[in-house]
Amino acid sequence: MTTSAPRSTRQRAAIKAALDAAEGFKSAQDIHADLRSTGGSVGLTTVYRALQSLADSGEIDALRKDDGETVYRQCSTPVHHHHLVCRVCGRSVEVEGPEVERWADEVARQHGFTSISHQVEVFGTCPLHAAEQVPDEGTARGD
Amino acid sequence: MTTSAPRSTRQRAAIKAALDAAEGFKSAQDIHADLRSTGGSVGLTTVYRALQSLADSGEIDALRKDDGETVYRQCSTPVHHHHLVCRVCGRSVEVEGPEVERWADEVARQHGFTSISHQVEVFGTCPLHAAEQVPDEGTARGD
DNA sequence: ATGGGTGCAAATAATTTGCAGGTAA
DNA sequence: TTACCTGCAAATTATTTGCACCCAT
Repeated sequence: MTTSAPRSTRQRAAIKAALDAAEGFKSAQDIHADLRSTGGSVGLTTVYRALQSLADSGEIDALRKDDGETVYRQCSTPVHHHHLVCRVCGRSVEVEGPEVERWADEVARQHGFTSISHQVEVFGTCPLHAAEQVPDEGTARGD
Repeated sequence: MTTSAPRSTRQRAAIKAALDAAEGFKSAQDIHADLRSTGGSVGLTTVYRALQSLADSGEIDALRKDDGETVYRQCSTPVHHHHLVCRVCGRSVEVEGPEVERWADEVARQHGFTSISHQVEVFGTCPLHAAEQVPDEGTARGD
């Protein structure tokens, strides 16, 4: 097993391209719909599998939204960072948080925990959508 | 609407009790199974609804695991805090992180985001299970 | 040629919802 | 009594898997 790299196929390329063109985070379902509308047809299953493998190899970043959907994004920085995501448009900003990393490490160590990992996401409404807040559920249906 | 409080029923009490007795986080399914084994029978639907309303009113804390399951826990502190969760036994420790709150607020403000909220969880292996690490998926099946 | 990649359909799984009947207030 | 609560079953939704077929290597 010499770190076998996945075969390069039309689908895989299309998926990476779609993710690349995306402004913010996209779910597998989003990518799939995106691809269909663009003409190229890729199976949902394939999208899930490709996204998964890309996330595994670290090429893209995955995060689970509050509602349970897993979204992916092509990150510009390969270094560890977190995201500031707009609840309305989904657009995201990559942010660093050295103090957060330090804090997580600290509290974990304090309690004797090892193999630490953390999950940090900040959600909010970006300046472009300050007006159309997200009441709760249902109002934000702009497709 | 005078902040109508939910009616106190046998089921609701049982659910709160089960959650209270729990060491770490429990999913709706867990609570349901727990209740069934204890004799008291409560419908799965009811468990979901009760847990949801309890979380809404802030009486319990909810968090979504990496695998997508939502777990709940009776928190000892009503103030905002985060959790340090053991990947092996699920036991959790409540931790505070003023610097994290500050950081989240800061980066959000810097980018003009409003209505900020954040999701911060730290995972690791507690000292009692440092040996039985979680390889990846499947080894931890201690019921 | 061959084995990994693909995709359809069916299988899972967690959670939600419709609706009839029970019960706390 | 009455509105809210309960719970069963069916519906949803996101994601996974079986399996036959196709293509990059």
